[in-house]
This record gives sequence, C-alpha cells and structure tokens, in this order.
Amino acid sequence: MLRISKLTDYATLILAHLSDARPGRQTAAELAAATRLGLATVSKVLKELQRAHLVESTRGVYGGYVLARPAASISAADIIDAVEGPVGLTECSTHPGACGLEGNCRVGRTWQRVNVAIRGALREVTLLQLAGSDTTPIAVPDVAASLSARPLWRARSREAS
Amino acid sequence: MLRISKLTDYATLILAHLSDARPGRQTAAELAAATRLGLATVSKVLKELQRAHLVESTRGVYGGYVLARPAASISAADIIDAVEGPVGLTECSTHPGACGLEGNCRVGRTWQRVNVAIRGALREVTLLQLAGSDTTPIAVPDVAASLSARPLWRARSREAS
DNA sequence: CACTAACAGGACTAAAATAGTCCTCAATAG
DNA sequence: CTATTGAGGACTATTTTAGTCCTGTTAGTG
Repeated sequence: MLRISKLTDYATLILAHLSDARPGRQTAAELAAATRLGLATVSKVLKELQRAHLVESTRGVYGGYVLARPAASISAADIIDAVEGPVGLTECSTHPGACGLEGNCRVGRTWQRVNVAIRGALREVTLLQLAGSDTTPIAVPDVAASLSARPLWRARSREAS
Repeated sequence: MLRISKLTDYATLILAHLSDARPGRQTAAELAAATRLGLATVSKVLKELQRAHLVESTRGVYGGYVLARPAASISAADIIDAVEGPVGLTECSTHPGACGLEGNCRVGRTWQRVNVAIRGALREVTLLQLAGSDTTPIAVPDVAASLSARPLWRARSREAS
C-alpha cells in the first residue's frame, strides 16, 4: 500500500549522492556509477529533477549536475512531486468532476483530508534526513485536526455504472 | 503520488454502506446497487474484506454481509491492508534482501521510517470518520520522533546493476 | 430432497501505469 | 569544429491494477 515508485526512490538516492558536498558538478555517468543504476534511467530521472528545479545542470565538457538548493530545503514531497507529479490519494483530487457519485459519496472527502495530512508530513521530511545526515526532530501536521475540519474536496471518480 | 487503489476506495465505500446500521445483512447485489459499482467488482472486494475479517458473511437465501466489528474500530490501515496487502512505501520493506545495494544505500531506512509514521496515522483514522459520521479529533504519531530514532530497516531493491 | 439464493475461490482478460531504452538535437569547453 | 555532456521526447516492455466469468459450496424453503 501507499508505495512510492521506483523512480522516486532512485531520485532520492541520486539526490543523496548529489548532496554529498563534492567539489564540482557530477555527471549523469558518475551518478549512475555511484548508485549502480543504468545510465539511461539515471539520465531520465535527472532530467525530471531538473525540470522541477531540484537540480541545476550545465552541458558541455565540464558539465553535470548540482543541487539547486541546500539538501535541508528539499523535502520528500518535492521529490515525489518532481518524479510522480502532483497526484492525490484518490483520483478525484487530480480530476475533480469525473465522478458520477459525487453527491452520493461520503468517503472521498475524508480520504482527501488524510491525503493532505500525509503530504504535510512529507513536506517536513528533508533530503538531509533521507540522506541520513540529519536526525533533527520535526513538527508534523495533525491528521486529527484536519479530520475534524470542514470538507474541502469532492468524491473521487469510479468505474462506469 | 501515494495513491490508494480504486479497489481500496471501493472497499471504503462498501464498508461505509455496511456501517449504516441497517436491520440485517446486506447482499453483494444490494451493496452494488447502493454504491453503483459493478456486482462482480463489489463481490470481489467483499471477498477480500471477508478474508481480512473486516466483514462476516453468511451464504444461502438470507445470506449477506455485516461488519465484523464496529466501524469505530476499523481503521484506514486495516482497509488498505485488506485490499492491497501489506506493502510498504518501498519494495525492500516487503521483500528484504532483494537489494544489491543494501550496504550502499542510506535512503531506504528513512523512507521506511516515513512509511511507518504514515501507517501510524492511517491506523488512527477510523471507518466511522471515513464514512463521515464522526469527526472526533484523533492523536497521530509524530514523524519527527520516528525520524530521530535508530534505523530499523534496510535499503530497498532496485534494478539489476 | 430438490431447488434457489447467496457467498467462495480462483482463473482469466483487459487496461493502465511504470520502468527502461534509444534517438536526435542543443550547448559548452578546448 | 569536435568531443562531451545534457534536453526532449518517442517508443517498448513489464508489471500492476481492474474487471469478468466460471465452477463449487452453503443455507434456507417447499
């Protein structure tokens, strides 16, 4: 349940390697070697991270990648969003209106609130922590609070009736 | 990211309908009608819920399903586990030892701790809340605390090197 | 003791999401 | 102007998820 994709995991590994303050930039090939992943895959992930502005790239002979910001200010949610896109726990959070049961469904709203609470938690987890270089405790949003608040979302889409 | 499957969502809907304290048992056909899902699909989900002991079934003419326990003591984690199985945020949590990089990987451990924190949160969310009949605030484990604790898991598996 | 209504189990198919590869183009340093 | 490295995107393969269907079992009813 609630599994992150392999690519997200790869991304975390790659970012962790980038966060080791090496001298200059690291090339995709170096990162592939360091992580023991395929070059093509590492390249793909790096491109996605670049688009999401989590890393900066330079082309050409001395090119390569560096983190765009300090590891402490990159969150788990950032990484997941970069690689998997901003999808929600249920479908209706990303495609509202596609569900024929919206009036009927009491469930979607709460799942969405759970979702938001989880995302909040993921926003508090930093790359520094994921990379294992920091264990500072962090505050986390309270699912309780969100669950007693008013509904904000609608039901998710489901199979045709 | 972190999406629950459609079947889990269906399961929640179905359980929510079962938690409406109707007189007797409800048949798969009735639940299918109530949820507007296909009978075959509803049946499949109910069978999984039965195997997980979240509902009890009776066969025969006046057969059907009832909740096995009060809605307040069925958690979101229970539902997810029943339908999707006890998988983790990363692969290595369910298939330890499959990863060639275990010594090398600093990342898996923290993902696993994040995972456990999230599961803790999901355990606090009850079917009552998901069904919308209860909005009592609930306490939730602190990701912070878990993240500053000692590592307990190993790195996840990844593509062949 | 059939007969019918309902669940159980599992095989199978279809569809969608994920993972991985490859090709062509663009930039940069020497 | 050439070698190196990233950018973008198309494409394929694999895996997971969703949905259907068939065959068997249990429990009431006349």
